[in-house]
Amino acid sequence: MQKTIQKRTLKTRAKLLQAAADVVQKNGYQALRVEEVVQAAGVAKGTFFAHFHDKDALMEILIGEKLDACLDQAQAAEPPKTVPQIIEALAPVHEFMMSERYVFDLLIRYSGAAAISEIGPIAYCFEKYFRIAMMWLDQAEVRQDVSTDLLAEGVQAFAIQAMSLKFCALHSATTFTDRLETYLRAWLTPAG
Amino acid sequence: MQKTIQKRTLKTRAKLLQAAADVVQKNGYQALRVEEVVQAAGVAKGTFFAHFHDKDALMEILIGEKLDACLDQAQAAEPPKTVPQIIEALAPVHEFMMSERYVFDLLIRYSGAAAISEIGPIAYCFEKYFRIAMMWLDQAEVRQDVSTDLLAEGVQAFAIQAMSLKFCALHSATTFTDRLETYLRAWLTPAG
DNA sequence: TCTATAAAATGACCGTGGTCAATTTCAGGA
DNA sequence: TCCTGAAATTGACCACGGTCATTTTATAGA
Repeated sequence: MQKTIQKRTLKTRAKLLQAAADVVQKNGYQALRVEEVVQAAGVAKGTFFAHFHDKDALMEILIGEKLDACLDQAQAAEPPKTVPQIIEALAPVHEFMMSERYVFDLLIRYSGAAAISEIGPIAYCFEKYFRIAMMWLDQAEVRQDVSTDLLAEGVQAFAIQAMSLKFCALHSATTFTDRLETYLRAWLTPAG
Repeated sequence: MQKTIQKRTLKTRAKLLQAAADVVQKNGYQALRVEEVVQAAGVAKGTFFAHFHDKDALMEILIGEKLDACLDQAQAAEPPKTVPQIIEALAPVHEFMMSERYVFDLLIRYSGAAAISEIGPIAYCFEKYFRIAMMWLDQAEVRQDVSTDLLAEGVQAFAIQAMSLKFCALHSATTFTDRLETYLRAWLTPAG
């Protein structure tokens, strides 16, 4: 029972990822076709599925990478203390999450790990989002009657709700930022 | 410019819907194949797409119908006053929404109307959920510092968050009901 | 009743994601 | 350097959702 991984494996994988990134760059995530990726990478279709379980798995990697970078960017800034500051700090993250309907749907679909042993890149990012929010809330001017964990989960829930409504024609009168601010004020600083 | 609708149109549509319901009854929503539905209905595949824009449109109708019935059931009961009562009253609704991963994903995807002119059955149900929650909260023992609208939106957001986490192996330690209760207590009755 | 025309139904066909038996390539030992 | 078994790659093939030119059927008017 050997399981040597040959060098060309990594090379092929890198070629596929690069080709996929190029394709996305051109037409966005929604329009990506596996056929286009393998042609750009110069490999057969079967090779693609030897490297990624399915198209979604590739998307998870591509989107997860970008989202992770956005989270790093948010984390690098000065920890926000107030609701508007929190929203501003998370702006790049939310912006990317809402950049395409397809991206948002995929993020939601993979936000939870189906099995403990296989936390995908997106589930990892949601954990990271949660941890960052918790860290901030620990030091922010917010209610103290419930745990920071709970507050952070709520921030995530309201952010998703606000993003959902952004894609909805019925509720497009209010902007995403305004809506999220209303939510978070009521959630983080009640009776104020 | 006539647009007479022939009787057989309604008949064919009814046959398709009945066949689809039967197929779902047997294997659930996820496993439904258009081919299977048209065979059961005794029509050609093209006919299916003359009646429904795509497979999702049929699913919207089937799932929307069931969800609407659940909402009616919830509405028929005595208006709940407290958090546990609210959760109990909504139990059949949430149960159906979580009955299949596929159902939950589709509900989320169609929860918002893409265009004002075309509110689908599922977007309609989400509106209905919101209205019912608002009606209850108007008379319930909850915080009064923010509008009932906002409270109802929050209930929806937290319910979705709790349902999401139910499908996630990382957070399966806590049950859906317990988690939602924690959320709603903190949201509806802060500092209590 | 017959005819014209719009509505409805048909099924061969296509695009795209995904599979798998067959083939090629790699790495290590004789 | 050659041989051998495992790893990697290939591309013909399949499944399934969705399209559309063609055919069939219903209905209104002569």
